[in-house]
Amino acid sequence: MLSQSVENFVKAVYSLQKSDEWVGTSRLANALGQRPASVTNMAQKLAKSEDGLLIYQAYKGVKLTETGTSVALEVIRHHRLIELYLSKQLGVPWDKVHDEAEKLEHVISEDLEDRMAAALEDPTIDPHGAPIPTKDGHVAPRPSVPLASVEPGHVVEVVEVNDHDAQLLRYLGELDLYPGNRFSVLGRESFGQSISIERDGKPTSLGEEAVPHIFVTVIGEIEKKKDPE
Amino acid sequence: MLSQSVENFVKAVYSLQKSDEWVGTSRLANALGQRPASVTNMAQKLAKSEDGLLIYQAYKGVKLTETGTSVALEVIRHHRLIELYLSKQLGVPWDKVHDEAEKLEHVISEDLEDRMAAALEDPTIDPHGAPIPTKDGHVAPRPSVPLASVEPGHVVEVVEVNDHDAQLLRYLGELDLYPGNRFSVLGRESFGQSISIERDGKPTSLGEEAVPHIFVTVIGEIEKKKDPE
DNA sequence: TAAATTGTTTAGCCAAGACTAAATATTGCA
DNA sequence: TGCAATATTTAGTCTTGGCTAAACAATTTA
Repeated sequence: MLSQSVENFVKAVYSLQKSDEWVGTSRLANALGQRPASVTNMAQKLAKSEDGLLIYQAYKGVKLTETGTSVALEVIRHHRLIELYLSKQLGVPWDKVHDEAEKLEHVISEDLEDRMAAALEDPTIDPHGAPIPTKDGHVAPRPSVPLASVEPGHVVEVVEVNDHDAQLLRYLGELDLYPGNRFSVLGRESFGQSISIERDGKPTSLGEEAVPHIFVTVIGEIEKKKDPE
Repeated sequence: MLSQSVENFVKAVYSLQKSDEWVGTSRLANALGQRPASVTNMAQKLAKSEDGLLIYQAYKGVKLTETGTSVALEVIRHHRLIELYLSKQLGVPWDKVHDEAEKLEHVISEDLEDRMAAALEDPTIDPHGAPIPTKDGHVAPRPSVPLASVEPGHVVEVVEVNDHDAQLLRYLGELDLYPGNRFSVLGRESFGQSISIERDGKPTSLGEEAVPHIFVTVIGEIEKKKDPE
């Protein structure tokens, strides 16, 4: 049985390891809220273990093996299923589900996982728009681009938002910017990353704190319907 | 934040502490699946701590304070709510809910507890017939007697069964001996604690493993309905 | 290309929570 | 009442998983 620390470690490696680069100890330490020395320790321990979850090279960092990857995906599946279950079946607000899932993901049985998935009819995305890995470790890729990269004048649909920051989620919730919803990108503010948008007829300025955590697909150009002056 | 070890410790003390006697380290060790020395350690640590969960006297044992009692009741409320939730909302069989709840009870938030309770419409007993403590720490007493103490010739109703032994629960499930169900006590077997019973017209011998874990109320005398020979 | 900066590892420490073995207290019984 | 049996505590050890401070490697920059 893997400890919660190990599960969290592997999960962190997975989510930092875009492509198949090495993941450095500092980035991991940052993601885990720990000190780099602690990460080095754990990395060395896991690399030496028979579990074969990852490989470690001094001063390079860490890379998941096949085994490690599927462990990570299992934990992430737990996490996202739990988030969705809490949200849909128990009405937990979307800014709270992450923290709750963070604890529950390590203690539910496979059987319980299956039952939750069945109750939700084998869902594929979680409340923040992130894909739920399948039991056999497949992740459906969801095309999206950072909101910051969208040129003004386009209508976009929210694909996914970062689930880590509860305050951000409450803010987005107030603006009704849930995955699946659409809004128009009107323009960039003069300074910083802020963007002015229009959702449901209401124009707003989207704070620069929020922009980097929103991923969208471009639906099309803005159409000027009425007000043809 | 109390650790899981501490929560389990306090819970164990609570459930062994009928009346207000001291609870000895051996009994605790036995209940916790640990060695007596480990229990002494923990008892001394907790007694010295500022949390004030319990008092400890060398060679006597341990006794919960008010605070300790309400912590225990909180954990037990979690446990039993979770058991019932899993059973009713997710169809987890009653011999599995205990182990699952044992892990979940330490990680759910108060908010989640409230939501589960609401979804179940503020239930008062769990799948094994045990009372669910209220949020303010009240336990509705449920009058019952050990099945072993019932004289043959009576109809009884199952009030509560011990939830610790999954095998026992499967056995009782096969016999349909769920809390709320009734059966007749026909007689005692010549040796051991076995009892012959009749449930739903079907006579059975109830193994001596099972008898001490069943608690009932006496409903009345057996009436010979048909077969008046 | 050498020095300064930055990032990583090593070494040693700590707390929690379990264990065993040995010492000590309590209890039960002759 | 005193000794044997039983229960409890003490003392010391181990593992896990974190930390800090100091040493060391790699990278950046003058």
